[in-house]
Amino acid sequence: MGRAPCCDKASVKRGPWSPEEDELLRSYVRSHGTGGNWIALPQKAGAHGWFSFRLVDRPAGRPASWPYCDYLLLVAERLAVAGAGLNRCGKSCRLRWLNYLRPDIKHGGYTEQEDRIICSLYNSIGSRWSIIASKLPGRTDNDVKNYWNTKLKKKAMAMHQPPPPPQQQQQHYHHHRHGAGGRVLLVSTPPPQPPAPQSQCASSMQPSPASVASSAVTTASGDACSFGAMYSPSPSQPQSTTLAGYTSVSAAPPSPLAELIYRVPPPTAAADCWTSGVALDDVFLPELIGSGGEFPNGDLFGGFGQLLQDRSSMELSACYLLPNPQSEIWAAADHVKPAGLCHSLT
DNA sequence: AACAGGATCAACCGCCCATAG
DNA sequence: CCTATGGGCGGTTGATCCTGT
Repeated sequence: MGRAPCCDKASVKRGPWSPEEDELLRSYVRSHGTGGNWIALPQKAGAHGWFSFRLVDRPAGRPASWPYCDYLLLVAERLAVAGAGLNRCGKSCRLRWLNYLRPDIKHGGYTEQEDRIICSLYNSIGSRWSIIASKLPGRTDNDVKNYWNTKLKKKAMAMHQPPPPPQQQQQHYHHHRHGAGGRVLLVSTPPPQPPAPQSQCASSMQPSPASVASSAVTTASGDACSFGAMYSPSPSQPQSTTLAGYTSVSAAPPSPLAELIYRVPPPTAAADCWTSGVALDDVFLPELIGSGGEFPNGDLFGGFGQLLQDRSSMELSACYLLPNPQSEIWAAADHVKPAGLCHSLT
């Protein structure tokens, strides 16, 4: 008698993953890690709801070197209903993450050197794809396997050097896995560890985690990219910014839940304190920062949260981390939130 | 343009192994 | 030691895309 299946295959979704499912999984893994339990992950992912943001536009004529965006039009779209989770088998989630969603993955474009490594290892250890893939940074076992079966095998045979039958492994291999990629984030409270990869920027930031999320951003020019997230409430903020205005806010599904235009004015001397009990799932826009990005000197992210337990009270926020001195400019908006919640940190 | 066959690759299946209780 | 459980892995499938006729 075989072992029981890991999930009820009749009730979970199968087949190709939708962008929304990808986003849910990516967000959850980046913020919480896998928790060492893929089977339970689908129920956890999306349990608090996740949202995507699209940076729709920025002011025309604004130079790319401008330290922060004057206006942000953020469109918040609901990716999952709170508590619904991911209706996927845990193994399917693991496979999807490891083979497709991991940020350090390379697809296609195999080099001659990689071809040689694959052929050499196949000749020596056979179809132990996980071991072979571990020698090729950014490659997955599934990808290497497919590449061998569809291309490289023929290539090798065409060279009249058919690989000998695979032989069993004669030695021990140490399979090193890289943690989920991403970035180093800043949080005010230590979270249960997620993978803390190298940051692309802001080297002084602390590893984060707890409320790290990720999403996808599409600029007006059509560029699409992914971004991680952070939650960085801090009790000390000597400066303050305010939201200048917004348009068409709706707290009820269906998406878009809200479309906000932020105007982020220069910091003022007014101080403000973050109100306790605010739950935020903030999102970074890493592709827009660092050298080559529109915001070369820091981090920019937006967030969409809920106040306390009142699910009807929604909030949007955006933040840009200034380069020198290390500081943050925050802008937040909530059609029910008391004025003054917006702030900046230094 | 329509079709057939091949190529590609994401996803699934099922087994094995490690580990906790 | 035994059993249950979950992670890892290699083999396979099938939907989609590509290319040639």
